[in-house]
Amino acid sequence: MEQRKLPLVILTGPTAVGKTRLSVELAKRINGEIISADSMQVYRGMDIGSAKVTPEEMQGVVHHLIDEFDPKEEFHVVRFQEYARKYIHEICSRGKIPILVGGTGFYIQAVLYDINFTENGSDSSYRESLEHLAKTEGAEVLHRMLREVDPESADAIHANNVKRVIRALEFYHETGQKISEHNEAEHRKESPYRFAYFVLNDERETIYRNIDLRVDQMMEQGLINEVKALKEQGCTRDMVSMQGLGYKEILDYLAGDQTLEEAVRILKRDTRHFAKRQLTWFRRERDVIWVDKNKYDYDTEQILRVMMQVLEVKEIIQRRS
RNA sequence: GGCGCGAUAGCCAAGUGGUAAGGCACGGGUCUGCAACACCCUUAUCACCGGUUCAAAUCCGGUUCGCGCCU
Repeated sequence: MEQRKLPLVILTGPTAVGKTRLSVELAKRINGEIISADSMQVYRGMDIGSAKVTPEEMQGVVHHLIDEFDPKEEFHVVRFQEYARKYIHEICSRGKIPILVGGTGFYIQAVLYDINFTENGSDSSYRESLEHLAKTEGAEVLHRMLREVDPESADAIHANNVKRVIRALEFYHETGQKISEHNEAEHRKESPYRFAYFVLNDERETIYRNIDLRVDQMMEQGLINEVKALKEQGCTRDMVSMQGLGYKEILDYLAGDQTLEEAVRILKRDTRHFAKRQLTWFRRERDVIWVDKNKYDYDTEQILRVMMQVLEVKEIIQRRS
């Protein structure tokens, strides 16, 4: 029974730790294909700002969920889950190993534990009315509404977090069930995969330094022109894709709301904040295997060797004779 | 050497007698259809010494440091 589970390798970590390079090396060794778990690299035309893998960097390793959507489309967890699931099956049926690589922890969680996001109709009207209410009556009103139907969620979600309060209300409205109960049940699920969840990490200072460097490189590579092109295509700030780091800041600059210097400063700062939040997320995920680069002397060979050992023990790959 | 101004958390900064606003950074956390999103928590006794007062970051004197001006 246990052996019937499909294998799945996950490689994640904070932004700018070096996931991409390592993932390609790993894929080559275990005959894997990569599924990107990155909420921004899915979009076409967003290459520099999302630090997307280049074709050269791929070194022939097959990548999925890169450049598959238009920036004007709305991509989100549910779609990600759907596609990732499909690719995992395809890859396994080819006798290869799927490797989920990327920094979007929420996406990884959705796939790894096969979380059930109960389908909703297309009635955005309820959500819209709540959004309107929040604007006119204030966030507390919504929170009180939530307290009435789902006090546990009201306790867990801060009133100021309007987005989440609305989702909880919407969930109750659509299913008649409390999202807090639903979440609790989903949380207990066991993964349908035989997996190894690696989190690549490094010293905080080093990560931050790399972020600053990378942003400078992005600017040199022409991030401004990339964003300009997207803007000319009709991309606007309210689109999900344009909320990505590097896009929103440059868009503000192009709109004249900010000097370039300030935009870059904020971009660096917010990217550091993001890395920190990612680490907080991975810290509380269960079953993660931390791979601290500094503890392996930054030696890729050594890191790969350790990862391979884990994969063998977990019987995700065959033991080499 | 003299005169004036200033000295508040890592940074910026409010507060001029009643027991230290706020912002940023750092750190920690939440997250189950927008997640590179959204949101929450967290930091000082006010340069130093002495005095006045029931009470001082706030008033007085001195010291140190910084800035400006003068000789």
